[in-house]
Amino acid sequence: MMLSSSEIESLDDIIQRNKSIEKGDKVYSVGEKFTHIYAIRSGFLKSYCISESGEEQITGFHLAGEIVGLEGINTGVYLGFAEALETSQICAIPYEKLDKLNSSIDGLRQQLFKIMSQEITHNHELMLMLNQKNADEKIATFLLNLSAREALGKGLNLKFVLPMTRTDMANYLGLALETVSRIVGKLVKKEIISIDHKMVTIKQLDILSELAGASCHFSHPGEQNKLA
Amino acid sequence: MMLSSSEIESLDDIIQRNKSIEKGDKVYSVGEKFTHIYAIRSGFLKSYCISESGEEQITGFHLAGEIVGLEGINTGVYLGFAEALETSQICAIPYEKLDKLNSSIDGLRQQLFKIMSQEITHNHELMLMLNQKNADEKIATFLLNLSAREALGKGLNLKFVLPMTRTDMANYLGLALETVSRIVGKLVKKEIISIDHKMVTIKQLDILSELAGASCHFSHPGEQNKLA
DNA sequence: CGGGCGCTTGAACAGGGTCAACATCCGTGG
DNA sequence: CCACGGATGTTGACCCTGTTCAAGCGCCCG
Repeated sequence: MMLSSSEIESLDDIIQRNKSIEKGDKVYSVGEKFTHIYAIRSGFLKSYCISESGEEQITGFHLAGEIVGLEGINTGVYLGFAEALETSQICAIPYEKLDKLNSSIDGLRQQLFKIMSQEITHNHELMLMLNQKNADEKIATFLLNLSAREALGKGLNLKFVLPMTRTDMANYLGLALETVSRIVGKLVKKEIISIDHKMVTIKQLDILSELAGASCHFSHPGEQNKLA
Repeated sequence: MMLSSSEIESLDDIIQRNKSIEKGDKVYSVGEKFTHIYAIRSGFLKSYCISESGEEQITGFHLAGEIVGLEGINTGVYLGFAEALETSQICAIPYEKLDKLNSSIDGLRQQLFKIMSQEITHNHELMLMLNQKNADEKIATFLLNLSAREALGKGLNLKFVLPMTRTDMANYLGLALETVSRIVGKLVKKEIISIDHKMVTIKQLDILSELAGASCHFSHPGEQNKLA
């Protein structure tokens, strides 16, 4: 699923390459006019929204190769925040131009449809996790998922970075932060994983996979949808 | 957000109008080659997937005006099932042709992007609900959401149909079916709603809204995205 | 140095799950 | 027309998982 070189040239004309943002910086905020979608070149972002009662709900963690901002297409307004968890490089892609370009670049449009479809699928897997898994399974699933994504489709990284706080993990997984802390502690104590600062090492993949249990997923690994 | 009449004519050429399906019939099944997306003209569907351990996870309920099957775009294979909860009329739209048509019909393409974006947003709201709401809030939110959707963007229906079983509701909301039954019973006993067979009447909207509590939602009501 | 944030750990509590029994509805066939 | 069986829904009692509350530790950075 590659773009032709002429397609890439057209892309070059419109995207704003490698804008750098620091930890804590926001890519966009809720209520802002929707203008761009953003491809992550390197680093780590979280996206979240704020409920009426002021609580934060993390809707996703995003790393290199992924796209954020798609939820703004519908209303023309960003419906949440995207914020860097560490220094990151992002590409700003003006949706207006992308939309015009779309007609001429079939590959690009198809790619964008695939990315959105992929996000919908991912959300379905998330529902399964939030609804049917207990705390241990959630944590195990989360770690394996992160490991696979940091490996960029090349299987699993047995050693990878956990850039978010326990609070963020808890919020995303629908658990109390104490629960996350306890379970991660338990996994370390059982030597299923080990943690050094933000580095996680999976020491017993089989057991962790066992713990993760059921998943809906049916996606073809290896084939990652990217946009730039 | 209307299509021009020429656009509609082009659509007429490719869609298969008003195919009728009965309760329990499947529109598509997991693993089948992705060929069409489906617009619901009337009736009620549920979509769901099956986890490795064989458990069903309902990923959405869909009624007139909504689209199902989008999650197949990414892999070229349907990743779940869509099944009628009652006799329904659906339009089958061949994605292949729609994709070609896309180039010539800007409005249509934009519409499709909006619909997918809307679905992503909806999933984010769902996460908030599953993660942060307790059982009472989930039920209240679910009822209000259904009421609004059956009213097709014209505010709320105070009287509407609840076509799915308690088991389906429970599965979708991540609760035990006994819990759903208890809470619905409680709402009836407190005369906040009343139920006659499958008909629900909201008798005290203010209290039900209060119960539903926080939501992320930021969507413009009134403006519903449709495709046919 | 000190204060805040992130993280861990313990103890008590409760929301909702599980198990079990029973009621109700409905289609089917005798 | 009624009797049966299966699916659906209700209700009660008990108990477990994960939350809540509370205290304390380590670390970074001003």
